[in-house]
Amino acid sequence: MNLNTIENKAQNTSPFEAQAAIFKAFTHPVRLSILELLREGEQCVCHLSACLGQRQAYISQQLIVLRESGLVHDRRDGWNVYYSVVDPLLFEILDDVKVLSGAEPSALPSSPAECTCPRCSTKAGLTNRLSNYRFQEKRNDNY
Amino acid sequence: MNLNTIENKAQNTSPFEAQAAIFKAFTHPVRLSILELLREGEQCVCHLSACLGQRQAYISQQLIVLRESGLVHDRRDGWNVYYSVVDPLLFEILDDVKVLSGAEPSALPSSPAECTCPRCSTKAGLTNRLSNYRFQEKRNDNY
DNA sequence: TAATCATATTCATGAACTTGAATACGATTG
DNA sequence: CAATCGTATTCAAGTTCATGAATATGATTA
Repeated sequence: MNLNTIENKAQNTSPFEAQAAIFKAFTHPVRLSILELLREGEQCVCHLSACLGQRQAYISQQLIVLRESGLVHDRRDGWNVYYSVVDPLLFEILDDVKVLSGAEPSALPSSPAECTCPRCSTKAGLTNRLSNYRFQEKRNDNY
Repeated sequence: MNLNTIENKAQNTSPFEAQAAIFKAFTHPVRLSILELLREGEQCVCHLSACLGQRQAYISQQLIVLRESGLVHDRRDGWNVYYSVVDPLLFEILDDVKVLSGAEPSALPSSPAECTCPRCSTKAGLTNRLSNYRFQEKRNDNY
């Protein structure tokens, strides 16, 4: 069985190609951190953006990669779009790779203590919303 | 917790970076097919080269990626170098991704019916060795 | 319908990966 | 030691990925 015929290369029909495509979606630290946050269930983009300290556009880019790979799907509810994993089997893969990478189980990246997401923090009212966002923008401009 | 500080980017200290590095080793169809062949135990480079119909140098390149990622290790025995997986947990990851990719279980890439590897095929004597190799070289020159 | 909010997309540049070709290396044999 | 065998490495050109900046889209509200 020749797995690298010209036909297979062109049409992407090899099962290994499909599997490699899935693995590619995992090869980015920000995407992995997004998936970790999705362990707790579906999350809106602004929540992910606030928790990870990354611009919304950047998070959206990474979410597009995850969505096009078929690992997550989105659901709109009013203003917000909520993302969640399609198959929880994904988390077993993350767990296994965590073992292979030698990460101690206690180093599991838990969700941040305080989420500045406008919709998720009921305590912080409208007064904090704009200021929080401007702080995010300012910090990320250093990159 | 900012997972993308400049320090972490430079020093590659984020746990997600380490996990992403492991995933990168999986993002190649030829490397995945090599790992499938390693399910049956350690294999020499010439066996992998013959089974996959790829040049030895090319297989070596992919094996280097797998070795540097820590997924496989090599053992020399005379002329041959045998590769095997470090942790069988790797195969569970492959199995899970196979499910996510929608591959039917019967489509498991079994080892080829006939291996033209000089050392593995006891039937084919020295008479077939050179001719087999020249056929390999010729066919791969088309790429 | 205009303004606002959350999210998505496009674009461009630099970095990283791919992969064939050529060649080097190290163990073995005579 | 010289030849041979299996394996590893280097190199270079082409391709893909990463990611910040700017802007577009689509739902909602006034």
